[in-house]
Amino acid sequence: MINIADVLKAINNPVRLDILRWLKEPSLNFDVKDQLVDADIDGVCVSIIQEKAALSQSTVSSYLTTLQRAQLVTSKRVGPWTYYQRNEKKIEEFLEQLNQQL
Amino acid sequence: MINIADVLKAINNPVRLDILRWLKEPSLNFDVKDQLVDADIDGVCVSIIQEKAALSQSTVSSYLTTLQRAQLVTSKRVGPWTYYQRNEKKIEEFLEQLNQQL
DNA sequence: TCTGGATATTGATATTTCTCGATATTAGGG
DNA sequence: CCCTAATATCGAGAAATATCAATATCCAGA
Repeated sequence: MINIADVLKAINNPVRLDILRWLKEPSLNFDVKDQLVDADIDGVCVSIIQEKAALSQSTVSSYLTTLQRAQLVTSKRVGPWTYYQRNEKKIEEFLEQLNQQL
Repeated sequence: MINIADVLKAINNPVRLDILRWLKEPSLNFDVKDQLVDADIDGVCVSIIQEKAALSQSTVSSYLTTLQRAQLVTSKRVGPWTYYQRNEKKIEEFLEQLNQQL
């Protein structure tokens, strides 16, 4: 179940919205050459997202937590890294709900 | 042209989102029996929306202005009343953009 | 188990949003 | 021209959000 108000709140910030869009094509939008895992399959780690977002580490980390609470992304911890990727199923669900309800 | 960020900001408020949804079926959602014009054709006046929203007159008036700036509603002045109704074309445009871009 | 790198959390301040009451504006009727 | 009703705008305080630096936590390797 997706909560429309929660999602709207999560994407009502230019950087969080950008991150979500960038994650549509990770290897195109991020500088992932130093990342151990395949960004298009496993997601992108926080520090690489931070570099692109050009905000502080703490801000980007908490933005990602916000996106995750809204179920727009999922995270996977591998060693010291946390890889984030889009939750396409939930995003789709949100869009359907919005199309219906708006 | 619709600005996604502007629209997201406008609907990122529970009451403004409600108003927009109520305006999908004005005569069902509002107490329009005392209104001179047909709510389903010409829209709903501020005081009737205010009654339903249960917020102050000034707040509701400015919410409607916000929705109008985001192009989600249009307004029509008839005598002392301002009737607001949904701008279906722009709402549709926004949803299409969001479906594409999100 | 100590260390360093990656991420998360906390605490603080600046900005934005919410919401109100008060006031201004608009329009029609007497 | 006044009066009154409807709406819009203004100014202000409270609440939420944005954003940072500092600190805490987690993890792998020496």
